[in-house]
Amino acid sequence: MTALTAELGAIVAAAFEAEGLAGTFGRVQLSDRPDLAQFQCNGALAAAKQAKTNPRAVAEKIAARLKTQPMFAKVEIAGPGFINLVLTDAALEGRAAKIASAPASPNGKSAVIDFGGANVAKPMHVGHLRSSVIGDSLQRLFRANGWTVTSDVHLGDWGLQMGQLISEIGHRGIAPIYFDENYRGPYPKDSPITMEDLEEIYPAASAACKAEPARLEEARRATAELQAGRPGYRALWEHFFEVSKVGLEREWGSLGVHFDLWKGEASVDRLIPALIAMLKDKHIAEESEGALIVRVAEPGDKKEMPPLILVKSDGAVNYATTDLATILDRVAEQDPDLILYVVDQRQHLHFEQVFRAARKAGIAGKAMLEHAGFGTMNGTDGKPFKTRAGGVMKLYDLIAMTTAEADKRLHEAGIGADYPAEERADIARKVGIAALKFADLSNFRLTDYVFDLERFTRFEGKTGPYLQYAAVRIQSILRKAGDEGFVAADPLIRSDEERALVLHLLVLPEKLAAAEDNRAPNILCEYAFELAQKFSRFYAEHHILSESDAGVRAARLGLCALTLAVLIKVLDILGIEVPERM
RNA sequence: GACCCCGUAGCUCAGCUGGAUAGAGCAUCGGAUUUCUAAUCCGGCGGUCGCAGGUUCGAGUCCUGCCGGGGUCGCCA
Repeated sequence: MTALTAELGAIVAAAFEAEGLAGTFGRVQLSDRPDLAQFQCNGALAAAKQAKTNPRAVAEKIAARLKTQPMFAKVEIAGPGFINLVLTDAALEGRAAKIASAPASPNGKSAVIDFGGANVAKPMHVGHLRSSVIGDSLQRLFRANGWTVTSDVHLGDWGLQMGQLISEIGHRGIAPIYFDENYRGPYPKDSPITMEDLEEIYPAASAACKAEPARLEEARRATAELQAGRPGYRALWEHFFEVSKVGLEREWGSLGVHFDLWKGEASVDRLIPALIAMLKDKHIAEESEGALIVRVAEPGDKKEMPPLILVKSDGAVNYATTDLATILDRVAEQDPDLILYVVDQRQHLHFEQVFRAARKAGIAGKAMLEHAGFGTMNGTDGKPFKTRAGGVMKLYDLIAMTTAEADKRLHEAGIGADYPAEERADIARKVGIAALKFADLSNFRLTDYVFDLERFTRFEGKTGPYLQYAAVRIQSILRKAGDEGFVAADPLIRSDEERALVLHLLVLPEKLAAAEDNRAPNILCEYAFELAQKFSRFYAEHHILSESDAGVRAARLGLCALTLAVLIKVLDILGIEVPERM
């Protein structure tokens, strides 16, 4: 489905060219003044500026040519030289029917999207919510727009926290066999520690390292030994990974987030020696203060650019190194056009360093490297979201809390009182997740936002539940229409409400493109909300099932079906499910 | 100290590569219902776009400086 503005833009561009002006002036956009027009072209102003003539005169010439096109109901010049365009209802109707049925045709481009970023052995917390929700939405969006996407969870499983865990377990004497240097294996198949153990051990280990420098030193040594391949530590690490994965899959599963690859820092470990050798050979890497570094500062830099630390003075690598190796891995495996990192904005400098090093080393292939950062989720006090006790809230608890709130709302509204308990629970879950995701996605990525459960779960206003409700109502109408044996036909425009709704439906491709260009799902949130509003307006003004004229009824049913299809498509890109009924 | 992000209505936030009268939700005030799910719809109220300069025919948007909030700055991720 080509965007309508692109179709119009081509026509207007031809008009400019016919006047001996550059076609690029013909760009058409949605009107800023919906009361005056549907679309507009501002090119006459720019063209006149360049040609040093009167913008209105240029606009007049273009408009005269456009008026010969039968698709325009109105071509007007306004203000200093805006060309306002209104399409005929027939032109709108003719394009409407096709909008939802258009499948994504492959665009020949591929992307690796790196998000999730949970750590092995640490429970997911609210900080992982944004990466998961935004990243998942972007992978759905890119796929919907024809990209070949490979999503990778990129687990944090190779850094200091692994050494901290190992040394803590060593201290506790839980599994001595893994620490026996004379033991030659094999190691037990079953993990000596459970997920619950890990949730307790990691904070303890982390605290110990903070309190005692000697413990930190020990953890560093264990990290370096793990990375050097000490068998007992590797075996222990395998257990950490497997045990953690079960828990992480469960949590992402409840959010409806899936990854194509469950790789992590450790999975590129094998590539690191060659990477380092290559960087040394090319004299990109150099020794400094006992560490091996890559200088990434460039002459024009406005800010200080610290070097990237490839190998720490204790011999261990850190995540800059694994990130570089991961680029190598992705180029070898997927050779993508784009690698997109959906990671907290606070890591922006890190990515800049990695990207520069990758460019210097020439390892990124044809891939554009891009960091799509995001801001933090704050509490109502404006500070990073915490539990009442002041601790970090686990994602699991956050989801449980949201689901419970959704359930409460449903109960208060008397919804589903007569539904089976199982269905009610399913609705509460979907509504809770929708509330959470929509709230997160409807803010622009980079801005921080305030978590307000009460507000997010409301059915009124710009919320996930409102959108679900709108979709459910349409489903209800279509179900009843089916019961009555009514059939749908292509939509017709017979009123302002219908015209506004059809026009909005037609604008979907523009919004999908804009959301992709800006890596900004909030554009789709806005679109979906406006769609639901425009539908509600239409719905309030027109009867559908009780309409006696079968033709009108069929056209309105068609408009309902089309709206539903688009709404569901957009909600799906946002990762929001619509219940059958609610 | 340097750099990055943010500062728009009472509150929470949009505003795409500068364009016509700065938008939405909530709150508030008023109206619509023998509902195809009113969990809805319609209307009113509400803003010196942090401040001061600059570029431009035109600036919330671009540039400079300042103020305020958050963040980052060589061996954590």
